[in-house]
Amino acid sequence: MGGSRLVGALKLWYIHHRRDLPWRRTRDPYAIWVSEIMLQQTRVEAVIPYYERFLARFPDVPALARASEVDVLSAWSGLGYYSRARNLRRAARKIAEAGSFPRDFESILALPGVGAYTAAAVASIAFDEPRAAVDGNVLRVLSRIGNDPSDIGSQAARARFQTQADALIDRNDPATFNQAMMELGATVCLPRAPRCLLCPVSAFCEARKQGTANELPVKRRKTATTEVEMTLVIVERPGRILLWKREAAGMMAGFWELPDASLLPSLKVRRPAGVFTHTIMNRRYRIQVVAGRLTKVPAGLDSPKFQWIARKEMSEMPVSTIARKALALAPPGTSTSRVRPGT
DNA sequence: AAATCGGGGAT
DNA sequence: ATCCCAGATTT
Repeated sequence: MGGSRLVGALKLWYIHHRRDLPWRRTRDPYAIWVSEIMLQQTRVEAVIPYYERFLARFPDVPALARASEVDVLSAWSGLGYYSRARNLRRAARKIAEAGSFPRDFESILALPGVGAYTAAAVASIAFDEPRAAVDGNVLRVLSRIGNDPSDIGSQAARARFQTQADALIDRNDPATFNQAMMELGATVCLPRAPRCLLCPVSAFCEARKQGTANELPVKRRKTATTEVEMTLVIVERPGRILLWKREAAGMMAGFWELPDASLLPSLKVRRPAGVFTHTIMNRRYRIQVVAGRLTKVPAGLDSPKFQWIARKEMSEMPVSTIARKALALAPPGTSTSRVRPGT
């Protein structure tokens, strides 16, 4: 099917047009693995600063393996999908115990938080194993090249695309092939307005020929979003703010949050601090922020999940993005509670 | 197969 | 306002 000519054109294009990304300057499997986990459902520009800070703080597997979960989550705070951070640390401990980094697709796949895509990416980029890494970019590129209207969400279609990509892969240089396919999807074969005039493989693209590139890939719609309203309260003692900690299991487990007004019956609102919206998956939060004080200690405030936290400490703690956004609306000293600790 | 898990940038 | 991003895991 002219695969080798397509691959040749793709590779030549990639050599000249690839972005200079931090994880492309190393062949350290650990660093490549960390980058791939961070890049799951996350844009390159968002990952770069996190990647550099994370590698500086946890430079190798042993450093990550001996870190506490709170430290790892703190380094991940704001990046989203926090189970990635927990699994990354768990996997590092497994690797440290095993004594060496796993060197083939199957062993890498066995690590927590690593699926077919990530295992293929690490195995090919770090160890030259010819295994196609099929991500959202590659699904889009392949669906267009073949003018394939399959729903890319379906399992059967995924399997077919994986087979296609494995057949197409350059066995002499799988690392370059995989990254070139993804780079093409990320910078040329774009979701909305593909830049076909700049595409090195447009001559091999059936969708280009049929004029259907804009309609591909086909993807099933997702469910509608629901609205949620909250009023978050900033109660401040000099230099400290009242936060509560999420349960050890469930969404954003162990993260710190601002209290909702419903948690504080004795709240006296001093002044509104602002309003903002935040979307998490299919929920849209409309959040009012108020600064206030407490006239008496509410029941449960002495529970360990409530604590007075200094603003400076928060940079080293897993704090939800909603709480960070809310706090950004209220500069220090906005509100001072008269309740003393332990009373 | 469908739901869930974060957050933000582009359109 | 919607889409979707170098996806994985659970239900």
